[in-house]
Amino acid sequence: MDIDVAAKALKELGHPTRLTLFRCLVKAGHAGLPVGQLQETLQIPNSTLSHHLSSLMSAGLVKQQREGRVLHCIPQFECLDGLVAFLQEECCSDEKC
Amino acid sequence: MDIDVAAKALKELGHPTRLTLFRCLVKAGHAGLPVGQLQETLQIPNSTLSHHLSSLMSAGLVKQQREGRVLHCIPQFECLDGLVAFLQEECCSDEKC
DNA sequence: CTATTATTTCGGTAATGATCGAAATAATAG
DNA sequence: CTATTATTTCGATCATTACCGAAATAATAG
Repeated sequence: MDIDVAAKALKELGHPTRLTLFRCLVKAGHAGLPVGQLQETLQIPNSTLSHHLSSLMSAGLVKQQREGRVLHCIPQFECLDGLVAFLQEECCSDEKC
Repeated sequence: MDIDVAAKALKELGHPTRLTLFRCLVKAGHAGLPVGQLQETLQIPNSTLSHHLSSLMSAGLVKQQREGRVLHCIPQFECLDGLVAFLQEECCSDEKC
């Protein structure tokens, strides 16, 4: 993973609401969650939620898939894995790890 | 690691300059690097560098230790480890991991 | 003490981000 | 088609962050 790509993902995860949001999706598994359900859980205005979702999508951490009237938000595990791998490489260049 | 603490660390790492900076420190190992050497490497004004270092310190990712005229910046591996663990827990709540 | 080196704080501007209500779009049911 | 539900875009405001030159502080050598 490129350092700028990693920085972008870290930045977007680096907001309490978005991190909570992303965690909800990850906990939900590969099916993800509809936007509406996220809104119920997080209790924030839809416009704000939509804004945060866009941020996560711009970093490739989330994708959306429409099924009828419902739009599912799906966490991108490969992206998260890549990020963790990036951070671990940083860490493990040192003798300690 | 608390979600707000994690978000804070992610946020501060989520800037290309700061991520590069932190990576330099991690690669340097437990002794870290003096501010002056970081400045030479990164080629940015000292005031800007100082600003970014403060950010990293505010998240507990870096600490400073003075030795005479030189101030060493030391990466906090425990903090990085905690962050990685946090992200992995998120990931591994799913059957895939 | 003075000079030198190392690093930070100050002060300001420009850019980006967060927030949310209201209006707009998308999809389907009837 | 109209009504309903789901979600996004618009528009505007407020807060935060990024940046950097210049002045200030810290530490030591001579």
